Amino acid sequence: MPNIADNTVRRLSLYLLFLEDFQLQGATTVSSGALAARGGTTSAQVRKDLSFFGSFGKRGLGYSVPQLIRRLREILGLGRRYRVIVVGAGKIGSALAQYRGFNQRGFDIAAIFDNDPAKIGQPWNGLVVSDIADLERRAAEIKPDIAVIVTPGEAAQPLADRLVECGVTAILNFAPVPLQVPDAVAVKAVNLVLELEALSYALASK
Amino acid sequence: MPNIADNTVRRLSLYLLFLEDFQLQGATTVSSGALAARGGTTSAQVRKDLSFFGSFGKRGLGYSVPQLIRRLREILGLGRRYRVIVVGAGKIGSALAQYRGFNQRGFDIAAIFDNDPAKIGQPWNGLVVSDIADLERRAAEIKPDIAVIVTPGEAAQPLADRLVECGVTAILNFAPVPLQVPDAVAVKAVNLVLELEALSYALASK
DNA sequence: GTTTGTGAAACGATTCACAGCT
DNA sequence: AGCTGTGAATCGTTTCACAAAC
Repeated sequence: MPNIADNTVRRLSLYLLFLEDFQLQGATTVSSGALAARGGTTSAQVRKDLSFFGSFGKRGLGYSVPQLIRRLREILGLGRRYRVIVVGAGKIGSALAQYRGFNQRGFDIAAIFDNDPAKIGQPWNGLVVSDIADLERRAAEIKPDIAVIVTPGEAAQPLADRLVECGVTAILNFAPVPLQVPDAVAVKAVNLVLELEALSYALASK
Repeated sequence: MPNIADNTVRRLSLYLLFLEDFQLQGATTVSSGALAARGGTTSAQVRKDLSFFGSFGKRGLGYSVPQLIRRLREILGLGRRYRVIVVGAGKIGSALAQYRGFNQRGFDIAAIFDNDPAKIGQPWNGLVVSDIADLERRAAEIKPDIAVIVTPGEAAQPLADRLVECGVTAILNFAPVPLQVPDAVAVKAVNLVLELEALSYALASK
C-alpha cells in the first residue's frame, strides 16, 4: 500500500459519511460526480482517492452504495471497536464523551484521568475519574488503543511521553501545543486557537 | 499579497505561539532553526513562510522576538477583538466559552442561540440563551464577525445559509458536515469524526 | 562564522483527458 | 451513452543550496 496522504484519508471519511446519507435516502448506486458534489471536490478526485485501494465501481454505472460503504469501513479500520482513554477531566472531554458519534462509531471511553484531587474519584459520564498517578497501572490493564489529551498546554508533552511509554500508538491532542512523538505513533491535533486565528487572518486579509 | 496557503497560516499561528514562549523564557532573538525545532518543521520552511510577508530577520542573527510577535499579530489580524456568536447551546459551545484561550486571544462571545424552548432564556456562561428565531434581529444589532456552529449535522447547512444572509463572513463549523457557502465566506471545520477515523486508519494500516 | 532571503529543483497532490468497460 | 480507472500534464508546496548581510 502506498503512503496515503492525510487529506486523502479525510476525504475517504467524508465519502463514507455521504454514502450513509445516500443509503438512508434509498440510493443503491452513486457516481463519483454525486459524491464529489456533496463534499466540494471533483469526480476525478473521488475516483483517484478510491483507486489507491482498488477498483470498486462499474463503468457506466457508478458505485454500489452498500458495497462501497463496506469497503470504506474496512479501509478505515472501522470494523472493530477502539478502547479510548481520556486524560484531563475538563469540559472538552465531557463533550466528547456525550457526543453520540463517538460511541456510535466504535470508540469506547474506558477510563478518564486527572491530577486534581477534587476531581479524582468523582463520577464522570458513567465512569469514575482516575488519578493520573495510576496511568501506567491502569493502562496496563486497559490496553487502550487511543488516548485523548485534553489538558493545558504545559501538561501535554510529558503526558504524551508517558502515554507512548505505556504503548499507546494513537493520540488525539486538544492541547494547544504540537506533540513530539516517535514516528510509529499517530497524532491528530485539534487546535482551536489555530482555527480561530485562521479565521482572523481570513477576515484581516480582505 | 499572494494567496497564502491554509497550512502556511496555520504555521504562522504556531510560530506566534512559540515566540510567546520564547519571550516568556527571556529570549530576545530567535533563529528560524529554533522556531522550526519547536513545530516539527524545517528552518527553510519558517523562512519561506515569513518571506511571503516581508523580511523580518537579520542575517547572522535571527529574528527579534518582540518584533516578530508584533508582525505576526498584525499579519494574523490579532490586533483587534472579534464579536462571536455561538449557534447551539450544547457541551462543545460551553467548553469553548470557558476556554481561557478564547477570550484571551480576542474573541468575545456576544450571544448564544438555540431552538430548544427548555434552553431559551436560561443562563449560559454569563449570557442568556437566545431563541434562534431571533437570529436575524439580534445579528443586526450585534454585527458578529464570526459564527460558531455547534449543532447536529442536519441543522448546520440551513443555519449557515441564514448566517451568511446576516452578513457573517467567517464560520467555525463543529457540525460533522461540510458547509456550502459563497467564496467570500471563510469556513474552518473541526470534525471530530474525521480525526478519530484518521486515527483508526493509522491503527488499521500497520 | 552564522543565519537570512530567495531563486531553482524536487516532490507531491490535483486535474485533465481519454481508453475501456457496461 | 454513461461512468470508471488511470497515465500524463499541471499546479502548488516544500526542500535545496547559496549569495548577501551581519
